[in-house]
Amino acid sequence: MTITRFAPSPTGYLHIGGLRTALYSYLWARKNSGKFLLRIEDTDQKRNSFEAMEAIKQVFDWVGLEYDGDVYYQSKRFDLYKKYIDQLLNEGKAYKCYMSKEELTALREEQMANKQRAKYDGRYRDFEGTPPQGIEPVIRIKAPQNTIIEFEDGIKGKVSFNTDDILDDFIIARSDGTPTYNFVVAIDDALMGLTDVIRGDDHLSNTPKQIIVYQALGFDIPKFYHVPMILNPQGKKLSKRDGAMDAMDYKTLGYFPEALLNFLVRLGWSHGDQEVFSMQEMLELFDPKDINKSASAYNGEKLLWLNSNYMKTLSYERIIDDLKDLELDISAHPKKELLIDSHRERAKTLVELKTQIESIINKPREYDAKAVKKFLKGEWKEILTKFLEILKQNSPENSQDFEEMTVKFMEENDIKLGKLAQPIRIAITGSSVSPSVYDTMAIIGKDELVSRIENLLGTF
RNA sequence: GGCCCGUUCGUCUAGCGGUUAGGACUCCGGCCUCUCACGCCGGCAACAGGGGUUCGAGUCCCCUACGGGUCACCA
Repeated sequence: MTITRFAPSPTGYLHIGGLRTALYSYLWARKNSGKFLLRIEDTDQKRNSFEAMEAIKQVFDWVGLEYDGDVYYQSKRFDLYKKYIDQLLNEGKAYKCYMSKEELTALREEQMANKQRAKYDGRYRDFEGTPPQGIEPVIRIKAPQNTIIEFEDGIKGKVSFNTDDILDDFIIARSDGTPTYNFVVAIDDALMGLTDVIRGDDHLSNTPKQIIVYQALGFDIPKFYHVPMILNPQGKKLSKRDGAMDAMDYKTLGYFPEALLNFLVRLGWSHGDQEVFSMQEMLELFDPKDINKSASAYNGEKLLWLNSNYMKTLSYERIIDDLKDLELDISAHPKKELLIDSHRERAKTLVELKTQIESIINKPREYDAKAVKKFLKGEWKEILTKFLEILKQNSPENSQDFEEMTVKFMEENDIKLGKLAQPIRIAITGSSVSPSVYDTMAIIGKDELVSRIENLLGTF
């Protein structure tokens, strides 16, 4: 069975890079009817993992990612790690190192000064004598020396390191007894039964360390997939300056979770020429082997385009619900479906949709000066007054009624639509931009239309 | 600096030894049209550079350049 995991360290919010690796892990597990687990890397007690946990849950909930079983907290598993530390100690695969922090720093500085790689010198590796007094030792693992560590990465292909180049007897437990990252990750991944570890490629160089732990403990080594980073539009490292980092911000900005996920899955992964993927299609088609080797730049335009695509196809219920989250409730509006249909092709985000809808359902607070200057000229007043009279004599209900009435009026008076439509549009919205006038007239209804036309006539 | 990874239009990408190097976003034209959009049609635009291997290289190998990651008693 395929078992994957998402293992964030609690930093406060879930950023889009994290969401993407979570998505990849999720898709791969679900596609293979496996399990997708969530583990919180909170061995560093200083951080508040509660808020971070809530943030992650909030995002998962919004986009619809579900993890299996309970959340694993590393902070609750210290006894377990202790057991393995003792085991390695007893087997002679790890040892106590009595070098103080100061000594270690001094050694490192000396090595740096000589332009050498900072590296523990192994002085306690085979220490037999009496340990110095007053020093709480750290535990170091006996790492293999001058050995090639090689593994087949599911994305990068064969990756190999020489142990002498990259590591020393690294610390697996601090002097206060708490275990360190590379040690606990290996243990947890093994104990949780991970078959496929999908993570950011910033972890690529941690992998040999973890492999050493797997080997020392006799665990099976999972398949690794190191996914490249997401860069900002300039091709540099993504930072807060580049806008929305927190996945949850996208909700506030009016994006659909479908669009965000679609955008993220396509960033670094593809399936031929296909651009739009439903969750169902992602589940059918996703395979981590198709993930690109190189980093990809964030492209907000494409996200917008994707979002506008979903805007065109999502159900009324969905859009009405999502608008409620943006504090616009049109669920009781008699023409709510027309309201959505007449705007969905004009709005790229829910925020835009909200603004546009409000510009119809609310009376204009002011009239756009440019529109007034451009369209309220010539005989507009006479035409509009005449139209108002006709309007009062009729009882149009829907767009078609309004259209028929208007067309008839234009024919009888030999007026072109342009002369009439723009003043009406200004009367309704205060601007010269809106959906079809017939739709907007139908949305607000006859009485409101009369009132708005009278307002315009009274203002100029 | 050591080690590791990467490099196809501005961006996301297809390509898996023989292609007029394809698609998408953006941008620019045109059509549609009551405005704005949508839609449709068309256009601009790429194999980092240099050596090999091969009848033939975007595809395989090497070097260079340029990016990125990582080198903690952080994760």
